[in-house]
Amino acid sequence: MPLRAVKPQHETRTRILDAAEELFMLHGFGGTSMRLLTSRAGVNLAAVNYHFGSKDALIEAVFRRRLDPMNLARMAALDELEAAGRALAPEAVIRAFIGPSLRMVEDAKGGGRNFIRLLGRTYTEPAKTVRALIGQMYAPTMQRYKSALERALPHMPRDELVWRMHFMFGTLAYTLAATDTVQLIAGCKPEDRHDARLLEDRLTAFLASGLNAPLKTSIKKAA
Amino acid sequence: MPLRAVKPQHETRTRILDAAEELFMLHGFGGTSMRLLTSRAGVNLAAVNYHFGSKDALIEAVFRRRLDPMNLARMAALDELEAAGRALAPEAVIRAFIGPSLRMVEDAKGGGRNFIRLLGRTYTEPAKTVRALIGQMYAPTMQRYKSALERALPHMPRDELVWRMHFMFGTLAYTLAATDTVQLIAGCKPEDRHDARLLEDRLTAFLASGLNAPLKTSIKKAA
DNA sequence: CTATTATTCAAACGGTCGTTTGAATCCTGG
DNA sequence: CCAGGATTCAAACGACCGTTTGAATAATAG
Repeated sequence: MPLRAVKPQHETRTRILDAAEELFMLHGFGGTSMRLLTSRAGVNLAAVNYHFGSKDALIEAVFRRRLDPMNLARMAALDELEAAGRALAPEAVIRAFIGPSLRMVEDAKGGGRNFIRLLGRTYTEPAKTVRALIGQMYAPTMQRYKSALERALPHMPRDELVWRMHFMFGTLAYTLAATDTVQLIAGCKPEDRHDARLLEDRLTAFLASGLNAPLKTSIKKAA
Repeated sequence: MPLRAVKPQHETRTRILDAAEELFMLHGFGGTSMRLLTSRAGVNLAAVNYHFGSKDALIEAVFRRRLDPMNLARMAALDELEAAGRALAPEAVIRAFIGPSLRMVEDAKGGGRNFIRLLGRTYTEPAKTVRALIGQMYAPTMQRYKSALERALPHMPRDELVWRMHFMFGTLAYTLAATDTVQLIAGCKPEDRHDARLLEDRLTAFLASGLNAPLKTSIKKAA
C-alpha cells in the first residue's frame, strides 16, 4: 500500500478545468487568454490544445463536467417526487429544480461555486456557440420540468405558464450570477456567508408565489 | 428654407453609437472589433478614437445615451405615484420601474430594443469596468425604489425585501436579455411580436405576487 | 533493459486586436 | 475668397491572440 495514493489519472486536465472555471467566471471566455489560463493552472501553454483540442472544446468540457451531474440530480429529484404518488405541489417542483444548483454554491472549495456563477452568466452569453451548447444540454430537463409544472398547475393556460417558467429561470440565473449585486440595492455588506438553505427558502417562497399569481383579465383574454 | 433639413450635428457619432448598440448586443463587447463596428457604421476606422477617445469610452457613451433618460423616466413615474398622495401599491411601484424599459423594447426602429437587450446582458457582464459603470448609473434610482417599496410593504423585514428586490431585478434583466430562450422552454416559435403591454401585465402579476409572498417561519426566524 | 507511446516543453506562426499618425479633405467665420 | 480648425482617410504600429511544430522527457509494456 503506497504512502502516496495513485497519481491522479489526468491531473493536468483537472488543473486546466479548475483554472478555466475560475477565470471564465472572472473575465468571461473571450477575456481569458490561453496564456493566462495555462500559467494559472501551472501547465504548459500547449497543454490545452493537446488535451482538449481547442479553446472551444475546453469550454464545452467545463460545462459537461458539472452540468451532466446537475441535470441528473434534477431528474432524480423529480423522479422521487413523482414516485411518491401524491399530487405534485408547485413548491416541491421548484425545490427539486433549484436545489441542485444551490447545493453546488455551497461547494466553495471544490470549485462548484465558481461554476454556478459562471453558469448564471452564460444564460445571457452573446456567443452563439455557447448558448446553443447550454440550450442543448438543458433541453431534456426543461421538457420534464415543463410537463411537471403543467400537472402541478392544471388550471394555468399553457402559454402563460411558459412565460412564468421563463421568469423563474431568470430569477434563478440572475441570483446565481450576480450575488454581489445585492449590496448595490441595499448598500448592505455581504454579511451572511451565503447560507444556501435560507436562500433556497427565500427563492422558493418568491417563485411559488409568482408562479401561482392570479390571472389578470387581460392575460386571460389573450390566452 | 433648404430642401435638405439641417445636417445632423454629429452624424458620425450617432452612426457609431447605433452600430455599437446592435453589435455589442449581438457579439458582446470583446467580440465586437473596431473594424467590424466602423465598417458597419460606414465610417473610418479611426473615427471611434477621434470622437470618443477609446473603445471603453464608446461603451460608456452607449450606456449614457439611453440609461440617463430611462432613469429619469423611472424617477418621474415614481414622482407621479407619490404625488397622488394615496398609499403606495406594490403593483404600481413595479409598473413604474419596469414600464420604461418595456416601452423601450417597443422602439424597434430607433434601436431602443437593441439597447434593452444589451442592457439585460450586461447585468451579468464579467468585465469589472462595465459592471461598475452600470452600478454607479443605477444607484440613485435603486435607492429611491428601495425606499418606495419599503413604504409599500411596511410589514416586510428589510433584509427579506432586499432579496426580493434582487429577485425582481433578475427576472426583469433575464426577460429583457433572453427573449429567445422562451422558445427553448416551450419549443414555441416567437409568434407574438413582443407585445410590450401584455408582457408588462404578465411581469407585473408575477413580480407583485412574488414580492408579496407569505413569510415562511424559517425566514421569519432569520430576519 | 529496450521499444513504444504519452506527455511536456520552448519557440514560432499567421492573424487580429485597439490605437496612433500625418497628410488630405471638408466646413465655416471673417 | 481665403485662412484655420474640424473631420476623414489610408497606412502602419506594437501587442496579444489561439494554434502548431518538432524536439525533449516521462511513463509504460514486452
